[in-house]
Amino acid sequence: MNHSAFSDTVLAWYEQHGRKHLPWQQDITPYRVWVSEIMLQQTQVATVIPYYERFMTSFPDVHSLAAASQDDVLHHWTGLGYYARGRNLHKCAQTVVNDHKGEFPRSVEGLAALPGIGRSTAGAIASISMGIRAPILDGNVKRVLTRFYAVSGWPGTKSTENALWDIASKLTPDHSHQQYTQAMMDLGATLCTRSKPACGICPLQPDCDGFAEGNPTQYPNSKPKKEKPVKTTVMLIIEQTGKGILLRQRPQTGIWGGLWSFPEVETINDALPLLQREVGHEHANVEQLGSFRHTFSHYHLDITPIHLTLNRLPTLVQEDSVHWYNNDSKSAIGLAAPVKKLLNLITREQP
DNA sequence: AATTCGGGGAA
DNA sequence: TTCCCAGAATT
Repeated sequence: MNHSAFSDTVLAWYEQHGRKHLPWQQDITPYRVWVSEIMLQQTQVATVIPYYERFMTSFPDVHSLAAASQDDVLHHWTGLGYYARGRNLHKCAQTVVNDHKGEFPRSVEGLAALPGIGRSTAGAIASISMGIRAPILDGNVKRVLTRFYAVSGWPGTKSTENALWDIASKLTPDHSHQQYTQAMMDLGATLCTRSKPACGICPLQPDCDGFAEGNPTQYPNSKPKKEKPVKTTVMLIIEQTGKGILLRQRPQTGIWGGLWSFPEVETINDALPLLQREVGHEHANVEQLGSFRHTFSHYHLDITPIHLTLNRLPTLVQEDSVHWYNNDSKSAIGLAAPVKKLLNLITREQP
């Protein structure tokens, strides 16, 4: 099967069976496609849709996004994960407005120079919203190509990734750029799935090396697995009656960068002196909540929450750079998923 | 080249 | 439980 036969087959399949009604496939503009591609990085379509709708309602164009506060942007990102995407998205919007007159660069190189946009995302934006011939190499394309050509080696390694980029570049047709990019992602997402691929109805099956070998799901070769370390933390949910729950903003770099969270100590023992100092008088209460595990991509975090109810300002924090969270002021700030979960738990149990 | 960034859905 | 998803930035 030569290259044009490959793309013709994929394009014909897409015309008949592809998805064409996703939110970001309507009213296609560089801005709308860009936001969708960033949200869809390492995140499934079904998860993204409600976030995308809310985001586009609040920030309908690059100017409104550039003018927003980082807290407001991260508020819309709360629960979506990989918060550097949200920070870079905001930064990128400001760059486009300030340095590019509000228009996205019309080249893969120009796009990839912007914060948060790499080679694959640049290719997707260029091909889908600008009609430029550009390959992409996302999880879907990696799956389709490694199976079709029986490419061994974990795609996380440089040599395998280079080989896949080479294949993807050669297969990209010199016409129908928008449709081809969407078609490859759709084929990977709906037929050539991670487990139980629908080879029986796949248009590429007659020429697929992975299928011919008899075990297509061995591709792409899986990442060598490594034990995830377990870390622990104690989150102090400090509530002052009538005021709210104390949050502090995390540093811009590292886990949950720029989001608001509880003060933490390493162990219960570390908390004891604090607890005695803060609650060693009347009208105070302390309650240890059940521990639970939150898992990141590279480690487990066992969280032990302690709910402290105080009737005066805690001495451990300076009044500046703290945020008092309460149900009335529906704070428009970014929160990590377990923090949001704990806040909902606490604020709901006392109406 | 390897690590760091989340969270949820699927199996 | 484990795996991994429309990856990019950092080290």
